Amino acid sequence: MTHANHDKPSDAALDPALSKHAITPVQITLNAVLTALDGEDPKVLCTSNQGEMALPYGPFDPLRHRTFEIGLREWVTQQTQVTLGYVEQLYTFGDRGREPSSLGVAEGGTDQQAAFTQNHRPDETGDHLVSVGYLALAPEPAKVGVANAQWRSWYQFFPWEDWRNGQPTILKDQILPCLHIWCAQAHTERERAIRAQRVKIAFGLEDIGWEEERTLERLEIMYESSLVQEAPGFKASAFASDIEPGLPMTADHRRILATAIGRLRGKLKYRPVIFQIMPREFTLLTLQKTVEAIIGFPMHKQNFRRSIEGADMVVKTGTMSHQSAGRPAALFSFNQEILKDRAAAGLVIPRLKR
Amino acid sequence: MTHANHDKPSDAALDPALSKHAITPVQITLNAVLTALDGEDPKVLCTSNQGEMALPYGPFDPLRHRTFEIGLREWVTQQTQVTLGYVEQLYTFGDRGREPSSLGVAEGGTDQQAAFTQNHRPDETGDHLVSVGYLALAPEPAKVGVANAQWRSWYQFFPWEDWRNGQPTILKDQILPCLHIWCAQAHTERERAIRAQRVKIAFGLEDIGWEEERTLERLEIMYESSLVQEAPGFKASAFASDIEPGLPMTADHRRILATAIGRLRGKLKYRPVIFQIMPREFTLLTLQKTVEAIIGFPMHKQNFRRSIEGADMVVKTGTMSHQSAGRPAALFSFNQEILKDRAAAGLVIPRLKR
DNA sequence: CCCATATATACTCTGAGTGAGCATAAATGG
DNA sequence: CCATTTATGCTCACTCAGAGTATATATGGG
Repeated sequence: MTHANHDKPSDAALDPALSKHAITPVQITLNAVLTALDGEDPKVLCTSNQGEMALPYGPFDPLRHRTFEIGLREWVTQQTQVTLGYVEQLYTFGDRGREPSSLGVAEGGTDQQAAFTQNHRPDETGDHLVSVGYLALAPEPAKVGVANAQWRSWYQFFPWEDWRNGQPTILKDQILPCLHIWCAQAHTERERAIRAQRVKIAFGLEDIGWEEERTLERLEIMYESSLVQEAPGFKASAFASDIEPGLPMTADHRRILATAIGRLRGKLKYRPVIFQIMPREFTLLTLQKTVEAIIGFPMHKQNFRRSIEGADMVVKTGTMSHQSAGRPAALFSFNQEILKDRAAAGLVIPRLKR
Repeated sequence: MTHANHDKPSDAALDPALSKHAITPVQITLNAVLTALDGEDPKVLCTSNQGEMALPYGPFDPLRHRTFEIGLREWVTQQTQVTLGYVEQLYTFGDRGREPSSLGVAEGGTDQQAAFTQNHRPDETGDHLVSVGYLALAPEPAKVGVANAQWRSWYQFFPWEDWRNGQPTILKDQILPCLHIWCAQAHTERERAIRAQRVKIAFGLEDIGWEEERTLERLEIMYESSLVQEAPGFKASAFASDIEPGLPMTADHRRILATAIGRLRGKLKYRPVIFQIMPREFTLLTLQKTVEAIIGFPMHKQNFRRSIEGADMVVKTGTMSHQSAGRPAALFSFNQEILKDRAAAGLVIPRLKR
């Protein structure tokens, strides 16, 4: 009586397996990727359950919360004593780890490529679980009030995504060689070509450049090739002993984190989200370092300034920062006016070049 | 026994309202926005229940389908005898019509603006219903095998979104005047400013230009100002008698359609999705007309060709089309190679100018 | 056959913006 | 005073988008 399902007349609750309109209730979990910048590292709030890293998550109870977002905010606050600011829905995973990725299918394109999405894992559980992933941004890594919650750098989970000091060695020395083997191991010629193609695009090989947004594609390839611990065949794989493919996470949480990173990296280019992560006042160098922390590679300093100032994204506060060794830097704050006068407002982020 | 929930040990099913980990099962509905191009009109597959338009939708049954997408494909095929091609998840609505929009919050930006998202409707039902929206594309409006299913133009639901023949009169003559009144009606000065701001950006007034992707923002404003029939206060509103704000749809289906249109319009710019809607062979003019049908405004012909050919998005088939009155046009097909050699591949779509 | 009309396609010109780098200014710590 | 460090101003070449002009090749009707 608390929850009546009266949307369709009443053809539910017959034989779930046969009835055309069978309704199997499902339990919904909300997952939060809460990100803040700590110095020069982008961090994500994690909880550790029995030594294994996880994103904070909790059930969605429609009786208590009108919307996902309200529910999410409440239990994140409860569990971690952190209050969420900017929040954005990422993706809904219908069955853990098996749904073709939003980026994979969505961006891949053609029907022919749908084959990419058919590499599902074997059954793992019988849970009827749906998880809705959220990205949340905070202006600083607030102290968490709970013992098993902690802030951890993105790049502990994704060491191959950090190109700020050049190509990550783990990528060049470990991952790519393994991926080449994986390509060669395909049984058919066709499959071999497909794998090589995917690797080439996802990792920006040859003439294609590294695209920072393709985080999920890269993780999925590493998953399929058993290069990450979460993969079913990891322990049995030939690579297991040689490789340190970043910290693993519970269930598909690393996948959700990858989705979040990719989404944020992409969003920088067309919305002023970056200022959701910045403190009220900042120097242009700090801003640049923050952007670099997120996209994972360095930018040209003068051009960065030019594009930020030229687009009127910031306003001088009039004060100066004397934090650094050299000449003092002017302090800026976000120009709110831009939201009013201009529709889109993103950063200019060039392609990474080797 | 068919469905056991054994994810968390078992702290569920106590008092749902009090238990910290209460789990209220929820029923999941999948909604499909299936789009195809018919001549020069973008169409969406609709079903009519009791005279009211609806998107095809059905329950997700985790017992029968491993993933949302598989479930979606199955019942769409069943209900309409149409087989889906390209499919992409749009957004998950936690509580019908109340969730702040993906675009609204996500793209709005600052915390201060969070006020925008707090204009929720009053309670309507007690359903515990979660709906996952999907966008699907088909290369042509296949015949549907079911009586109450039919293809309808997007612009029957969104007449103000079609600028192909200049600014829609309904926008200029009816909607905008009503929105100005709505702005003026705000109770506080602050609220008045916020409303005016939102209208200005969403509808591209003054120096801001019309941005075709902001479909959802526009619909939401019209919803809040009771300009669409689905709005709770529509009948009571002063506008009800004067305005024809497009065809209404069941529940929040028009909102899902708006999300789909906005997503597709945006996606054209960075992925070659347009070719999912095109037949195998086409002339450049057909391609252009298709793009224009989707974005809703005309483009410069020569520049369009230049950008398409210059980006190597198409290949000449060698044959010619003699369909038209004038000089025969070369036939082209999508250049699949582009998926392999280039990472991103979108169209150049300029801002609409008055 | 010629012409008006319609569409296709080639090419030009201009200005804005990006990528790269040089040059100079203003701090700090010895 | 000097080496070092960071901030900031400015130039130059190049690409590309936006707008328009010019030409080519069909059709259908006198």
